[in-house]
Amino acid sequence: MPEGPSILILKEQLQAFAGKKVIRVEGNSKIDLQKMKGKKVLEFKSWGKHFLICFKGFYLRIHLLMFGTYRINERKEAPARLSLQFEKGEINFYTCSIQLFENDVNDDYDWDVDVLSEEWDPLKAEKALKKTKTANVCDALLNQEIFSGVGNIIKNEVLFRTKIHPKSIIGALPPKKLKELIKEASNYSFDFYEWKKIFELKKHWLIYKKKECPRCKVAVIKDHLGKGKRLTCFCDNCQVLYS
DNA sequence: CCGGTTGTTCAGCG
DNA sequence: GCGCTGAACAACCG
Repeated sequence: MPEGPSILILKEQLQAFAGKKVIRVEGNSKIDLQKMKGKKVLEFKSWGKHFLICFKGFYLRIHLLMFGTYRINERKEAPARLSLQFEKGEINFYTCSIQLFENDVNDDYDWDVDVLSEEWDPLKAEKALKKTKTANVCDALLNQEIFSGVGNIIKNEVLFRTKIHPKSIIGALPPKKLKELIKEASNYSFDFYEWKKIFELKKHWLIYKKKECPRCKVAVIKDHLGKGKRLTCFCDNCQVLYS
């Protein structure tokens, strides 16, 4: 379910509960659930794929990983990992990772690394990339410390849009191409976000899980590339290999 | 119905 | 102590 844009949508869907008091907490999470009881949600935040629920003096980090789901004002059959209930409604999270931190959330996060943040800093990404010269572009895009929020779908679409072959080496990209890659990582994430909101995400995929290249009609290559061996779809004809 | 997957962490090894 | 790799986790879709 979750790349960064999906988490931004979740945050928006929960705005009705911002500033509201939690009256009941349930769930099979191992954290101290009753810590939230009677406390007011100060705000919901997101950092890439991290969803953050901020309370006075502590915050929860929820990561949906690959299979996590949530329901707002409804429940699934399966037991919730965390259920926060308010006077008017509830939010339920399933099969996700939940951690509690007693820190100031602003001390823990660099918001300018999040490609969907208003504080997103492309120059910072450029500096970080220059330190990982030998990395494959397909790995670099999934590096959450550089492109927080970018997931596997965004990776594939960004590489196709910028006509960069996934096996390209970061250090071999011409400066202009590197800047383009960085810009598109954020730009496509916002497109993803808009399309996801109107349930048109798949309709706009150009390369991910496609059979042929929309540009040259050659068969799309599918391979499990990079450190995480993640599904990578690309056009060998249109995407240039810089190595 | 089996295989694959919008992700991350951690153990184990060299 | 490091970097790398593969396993583990888990639920839904096609």
